[in-house]
Amino acid sequence: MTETEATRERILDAAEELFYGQGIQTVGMDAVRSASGVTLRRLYQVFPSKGALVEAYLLRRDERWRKSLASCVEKSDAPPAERVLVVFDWLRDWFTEPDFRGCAFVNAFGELGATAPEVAEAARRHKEAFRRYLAGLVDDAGAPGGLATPLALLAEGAITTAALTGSPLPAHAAREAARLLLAAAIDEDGRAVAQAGPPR
Amino acid sequence: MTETEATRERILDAAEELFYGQGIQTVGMDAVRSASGVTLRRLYQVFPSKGALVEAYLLRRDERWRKSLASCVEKSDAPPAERVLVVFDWLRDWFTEPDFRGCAFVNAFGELGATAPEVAEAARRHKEAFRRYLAGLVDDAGAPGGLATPLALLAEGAITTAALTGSPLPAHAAREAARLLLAAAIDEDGRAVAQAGPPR
DNA sequence: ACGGAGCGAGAACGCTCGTTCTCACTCGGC
DNA sequence: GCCGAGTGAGAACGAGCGTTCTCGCTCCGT
Repeated sequence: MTETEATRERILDAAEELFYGQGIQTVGMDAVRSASGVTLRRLYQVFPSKGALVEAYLLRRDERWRKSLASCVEKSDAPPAERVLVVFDWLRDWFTEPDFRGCAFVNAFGELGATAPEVAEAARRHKEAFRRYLAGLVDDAGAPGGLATPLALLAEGAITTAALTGSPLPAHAAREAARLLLAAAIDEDGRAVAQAGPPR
Repeated sequence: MTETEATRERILDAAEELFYGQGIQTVGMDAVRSASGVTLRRLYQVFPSKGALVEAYLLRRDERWRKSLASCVEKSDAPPAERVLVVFDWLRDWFTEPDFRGCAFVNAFGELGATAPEVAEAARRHKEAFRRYLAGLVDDAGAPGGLATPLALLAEGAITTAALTGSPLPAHAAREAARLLLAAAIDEDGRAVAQAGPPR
């Protein structure tokens, strides 16, 4: 049992690096096979089709990504009011990773969202989970819940822009904008912020 | 001369609808051919390769998109201080178009950015042009130039989020956040905003 | 009237992809 | 010791891709 689990991980490791780094359609099953050092038959034994492998790739990446973010925020000793900003610091760190290439889900959606509903659904779920996590932090900070969506938009924009420009600076700009929004919301409390739009 | 120009446009019309709607790799040259009603030989006469067609598609879309935005802002009778916000109204309108599927350049980048440098370059140029346009509006509004980048991030995040969720609401949330940022920047003027990050 | 350049329609080519099959071999239970 | 189930390595298959070629035909200058 742990044997097939190990090969499963090896396959997913290889698939993640290839799919994320080069795009899903660009990478053939044979590339996954040779990168994972597994035989083609075993590959199809564990994942009965490329679609299944793609789904597993996205699922695992979603969990990894969110766990990494959460544990970073948890480890930080920032007061609750500033924990939201730690998210943007974490983004900056992510952006500076050498193989950063934007959001795997946005990329997958652009590539396959129109033809593969499961991919579109996985992307939606990922973004929705992130937004909810952000909403929790906003709530802990005592800020109005309506802030979660604009903060998510800033993060989203930063991810895409960092990918396109190859620079981590968008994380900084997004962080400062987030700080301003939080400050404005807490200062004037419920007033200006009640107009900041419905939860979504 | 105008004859080949007309077929060129017909090809590009078909290519744009297909590439944007389904993704670039998904759409074969044969699909472009039959959608444009042009013979395969003519297609390759006008665009010597699929890569050339993709480049032309992105170039024309960039021009169209920016021209549409600019003419919308120009036509609006909003005072300079609020013209920036018109951008987000225009985004909302775009998001509600029935075949809206996010930013063509972000999608193309996710699909081909890692393997096709021209695509990556086109996406970069498109985003940079948008950011510069926004910077012009920010300047006209008398707001500090450092605002252009966070506003661009909001717009970018709204585009992606609207595509994923299929809802135009992110445009509204981004607009309100932009309004708050502008108000905060103009109120406190150069103070809080000088920290809003370098131009990029 | 005629020769040839250009055209439309689609077959053809070479390649790659996702997936399956072959086949020699290994190895654990009777 | 042996049989059969399962393995590894890779060939094979059918489909689809981007691109080019073939082949009648048309149409224009002389």
